[in-house]
Formats: sequence, structure tokens, C-alpha cells
Amino acid sequence: MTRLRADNPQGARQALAERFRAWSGSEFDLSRCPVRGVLDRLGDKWTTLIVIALSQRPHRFSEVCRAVPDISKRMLTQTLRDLERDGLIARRVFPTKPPTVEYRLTELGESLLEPLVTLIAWAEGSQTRIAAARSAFDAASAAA
Amino acid sequence: MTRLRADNPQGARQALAERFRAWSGSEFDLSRCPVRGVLDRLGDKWTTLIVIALSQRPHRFSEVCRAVPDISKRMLTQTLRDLERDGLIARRVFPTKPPTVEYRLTELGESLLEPLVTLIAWAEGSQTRIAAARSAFDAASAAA
DNA sequence: CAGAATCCAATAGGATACTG
DNA sequence: CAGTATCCTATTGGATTCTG
Repeated sequence: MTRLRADNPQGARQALAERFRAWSGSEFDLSRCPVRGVLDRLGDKWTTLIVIALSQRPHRFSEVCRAVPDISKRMLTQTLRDLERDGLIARRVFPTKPPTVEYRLTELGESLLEPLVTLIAWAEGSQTRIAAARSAFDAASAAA
Repeated sequence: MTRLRADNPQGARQALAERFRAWSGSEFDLSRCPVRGVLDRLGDKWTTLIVIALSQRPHRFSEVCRAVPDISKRMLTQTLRDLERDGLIARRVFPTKPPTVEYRLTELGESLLEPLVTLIAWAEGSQTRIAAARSAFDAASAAA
């Protein structure tokens, strides 16, 4: 099995082709697609912002809460737990009073930063064209 | 403003730092964060699978429907429209009878393949460790 | 074939109040 | 401080039916 490589523009399509054929084989099971799980997590409302915050340095619970605008404690707790469960962040409790809890990226979590930056770079570089496409599409829809 | 670069492992954190500071500036508005919109779209249930399917060649509506397992026509229509609105795919109608509609990636859509492959490569490379982390976490939770 | 329209169930997620 | 618990609403998305 060829290792996926993204350092070659032309290779992207073919890398995907191979992956796609593997996934599309008989008895395709979505739950066995590793990308699915990752993208589902990254796509949720808060994961990315939390990972970015923690990429700078470890944060305490309330620090993350302040760093990520508008997140509720409920969702923060839940997202942190999911990330911890996936091994992307580590939770450390200091037996102080009142309690101190620190969250930091694990090595695995750090390894996500690179693909994340790649995606962010694409998003930033494409946002103008996306916005233009939206305007054009909406204008065409309205005209119809 | 520094251009984001992901070709340097150590640079990822600093690239994020700069981006994060920019976003966290006064009057941070989530809707103005370009990554948010992109990740929201990529994170939804079907976008990635559709983009991957179309990366191989143009597809007709029903071809996509067969290529992407278990998607309903409703969600297929909706996701295709969203992608078209964002300028990632192009929709072309042939006035045959019955109608033929072809979807293909635009140049902008093709440019997404590379960051996508980067992410997929990470997901595939990390899935074992993620699964292990989950097992460990769940075992620890059950023990408590 | 390529959808649009409608209905309905499940989930996500915010607000608030409480706890060790 | 660092959560947990409860309630409640909005969005997601599947199933089904209808149409040009």
C-alpha cells in the first residue's frame, strides 16, 4: 500500500483514488473510515479553536474558556473530554484548593498542527474566491 | 503578514500563534474566521466523501449517489448545492431527456485536494494511536 | 433522471443553576 | 476553580412522496 503523500500536487488525486477504491471495496463500512472520525471531530464547533489555543501553551480550564470566545462551560468540558479520549490532549489535575486542572497537547495532538495549518492556509488563501463565488451564486439565485 | 507555511514542523505552532492573535484581537467575530466556515463544511457528514468522489472524474447526480454510500438524495442535493455555492464544484445541465446533470470540481475545488490529502494522511497514520487512546480512556473510565 | 417538498426523529448545543 | 446536572430550543438529517 502506497503511503499517502501530499507534497506533490499531481499526486493528490491519485492518492485519493487509491484510498477511495480501498474504502469503496465490498462491504464498505463508514465507521471504518478513519478520515470520517477525524473530520467529524475537527468539524465540530469548538475542537479547532481549542487545539489552536492549546498549541500555544498549556491552559487551565478557565483559560481555555476565556481564550475561546463564546464557548459555554458545557461544550468546553465535553470537547475537552473528547479530545482527551482521542489522546490529542492530556489532562492533569493538581491537588490544590481550589483545584487546578491543566490541559496540554500530547505529542499526537502536536502532530495534528501541521495538517491543520495546511488547511488553514488553504482557507485563508481561498476565502476571497469563496466569498466571490457565494455572491455570484446568490445573485444568480435571486435573479431566477 | 506572514504567509502560512506548513512545510516546517516547528513553524506550525508559530504560524498558528500569529493567526490566533489576529483572531483574538478585540471584537473577535467568529463569522469572520475563514477557517471556521471551511471546517464546518468539511466536517459535515458528506462533503469530504463527495469531494473525493469528484476528484476522480466528473459524476452525474445518481453516480455520486451510488459512489457515496448511504447518502440520501436530500442530503446529496443539499451538499452539492453548498459546494457549488462556495465555488468548489460546478454544475452543468445537459438538455437531454431525461435530464443529465454533471458535477465536477472547479479549479478551486481541486486546490482543496492537497490539504485534504494531508489531513487524510494524518488520520490514517494516527488512527492506531487514536484507537489505543480511546480504549485506554474507556477502560480507565469504567474502572472509576 | 434529477431533484423539490413535507414530515419527523435524533442530536447538538445554549442558558441556568448547583457542587466539591 | 472546575466542573455537573437539568432544561429547552434549533439544527441535522433520514424517510417518503411528488414532479418536470
